[in-house]
Amino acid sequence: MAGVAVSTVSYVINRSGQVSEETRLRVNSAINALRYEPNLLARNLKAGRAGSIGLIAPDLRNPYFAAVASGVQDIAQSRDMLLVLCTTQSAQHWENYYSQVLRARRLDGLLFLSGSGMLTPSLMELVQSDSLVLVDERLPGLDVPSVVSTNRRGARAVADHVLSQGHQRVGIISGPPNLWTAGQRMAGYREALAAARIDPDAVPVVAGDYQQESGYAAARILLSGAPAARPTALICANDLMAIGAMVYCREIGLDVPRDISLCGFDDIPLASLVQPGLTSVDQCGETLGRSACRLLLRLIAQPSAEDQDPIETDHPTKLVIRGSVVPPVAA
Amino acid sequence: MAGVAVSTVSYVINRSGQVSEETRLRVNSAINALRYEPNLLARNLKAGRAGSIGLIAPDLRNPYFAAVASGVQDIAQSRDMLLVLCTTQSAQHWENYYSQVLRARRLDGLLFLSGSGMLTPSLMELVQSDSLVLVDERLPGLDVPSVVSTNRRGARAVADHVLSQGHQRVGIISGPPNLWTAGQRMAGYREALAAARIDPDAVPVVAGDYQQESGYAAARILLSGAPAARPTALICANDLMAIGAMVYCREIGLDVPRDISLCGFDDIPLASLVQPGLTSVDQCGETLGRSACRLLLRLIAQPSAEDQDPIETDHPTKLVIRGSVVPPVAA
DNA sequence: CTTTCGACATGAACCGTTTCACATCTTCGA
DNA sequence: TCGAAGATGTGAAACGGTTCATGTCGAAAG
Repeated sequence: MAGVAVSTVSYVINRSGQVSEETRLRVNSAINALRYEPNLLARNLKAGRAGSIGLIAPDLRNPYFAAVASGVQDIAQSRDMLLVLCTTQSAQHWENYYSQVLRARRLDGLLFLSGSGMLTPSLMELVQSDSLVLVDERLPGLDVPSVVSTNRRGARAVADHVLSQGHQRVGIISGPPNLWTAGQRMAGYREALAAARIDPDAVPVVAGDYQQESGYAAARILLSGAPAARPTALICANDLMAIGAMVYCREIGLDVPRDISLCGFDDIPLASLVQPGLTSVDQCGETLGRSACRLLLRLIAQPSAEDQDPIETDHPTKLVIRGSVVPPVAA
Repeated sequence: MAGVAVSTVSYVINRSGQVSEETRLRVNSAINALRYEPNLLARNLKAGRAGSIGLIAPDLRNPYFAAVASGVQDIAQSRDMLLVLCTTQSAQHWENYYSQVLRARRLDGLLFLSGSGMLTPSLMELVQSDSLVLVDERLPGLDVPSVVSTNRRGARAVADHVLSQGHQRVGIISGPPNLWTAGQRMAGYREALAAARIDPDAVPVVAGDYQQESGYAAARILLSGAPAARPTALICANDLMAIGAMVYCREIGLDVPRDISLCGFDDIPLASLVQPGLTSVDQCGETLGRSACRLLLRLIAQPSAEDQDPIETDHPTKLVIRGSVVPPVAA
């Protein structure tokens, strides 16, 4: 050292306490000479906070999740928070693992994008104690802070649009049944069908897992009937599956949109780049991520209870019309 | 507690030391009763390691970076390492900020994907001391561990392919000049041009920034000449820019590939989904990420010096031929 | 009956900070 | 001349673990 107690150094670094100008200078020059850097690990141990938040999400490759993550990181960055990224491949096993690890590491908060739609045991414990925000997921009984987009309304809008073109025979590729978003979107579709005087229960539905391949497979099933009985439009619960379906349609010689209309959900960047552009619902993952991160940081700042800020916020969705939906040819 | 010293508890948890079966049981049941969880912050402070590594990358929205990140996370996950994600928007300011923060936090290692092509001061300090692995970037003088793909060879291959179709007038949309990858790709293009007896210096080149918009803008410049003098093929240094160029070509009424051929680099998922499929070079970001992470963990395990493992590894690239490149119509 | 040894358990030091409470030294007013 | 009040600096106790060096005890060995 340079002739001074460690506590003094601490005061110099933190600009707190009263330190004379002279010693301050002395300490600072010593710091420079020694290329000293405070050990944040120790600082955090003392402070009892980690200075970082965790993001648990199924998979970065999905552009929607990437968008959310990007929004989260934006806010975290501006608040000097580090972002720990955990991917689960939608496996409960990993969801559980990470919620445990992140708790043990005493992260300040957790953002959770569920891939499985279930709360794992470890997550369950987080619900009460720590700061946890669910993104695009809402639990039936529990009162967990969450940020979601208006999935049902968006689904209703896009389905309305498809039906308004005159399609009578439609097929639905839905999401994983136990995911909240999938349920909401399905509800929106059914609303639209009912409004168009089509019996929702008579419409063929195949569930996918939000991945492109499952869209491909689901399309195969939905289009396996006789051409006359085939749907003239496929309503897909997300863009990736819609694109998978599009690939399948092309493979069997169907022209999109002439022979079959297609719509998606999420409005990932890809949606505007495929040919024809995919009609979709924009839920702006980035905004969602930002908003979720802001909520989380607010919860961290004032540990729960008496804040009257809404604990669940809804984000608007927007119908984005492109070329993939047109009136059916045989109309 | 349940009648035993804290050191004993520590031994129980870590299975080290010699603890009788009886006390072990007693301690364990107390642990369960109290829902005790060791504080990893403290553990890490003592151990002097953080149990996490950092990934500094320009932007998650770019599917190539997302792929790399995904590969990194795969390996980290399997090694019980947490991944701290930092995005820089290619700004030196943030690159510098994060390399400093991550050092102060005593992260175990750092993976760096440069967006600016320069080593910032803080990163410079990391070069010597800590464990740092560069991904798809190589510094001229310095001997920094790095994992790269064979950019030059890949570029050569795709350019060879374009030229072999008979294109005489080509234009190049290159990457940011001070990025290593951009330089390598450019070198590959020039090799191919020379081999096809075209003077590389006579070929129009516009530099973009690897983003889609810049591809759009670059295409506008390259295609601004008289139709007869216009390039019949655009060689783009990455897929995003190629797609931007494709959008521009369509806007001015050019048909891809009939009127103009286009090729990219990276082979992001999008490349196979646009219409026509984009001819590209697969460098498998995920594999790269995995490999980089593995190298980093190896460096962390045995702190440098006498390991004869190669410190720079090259990953092969693969030409992926799709429909976007065909012979010029006027050939 | 003493010594030796191994099996268990423990106290205390340490990791690198922050922060409270106190010690020291001026300086100033009464 | 003395005491009080600032102004500065410091020692030590945390934070929550790990781990070394001991200590204690019973049993086997001499």
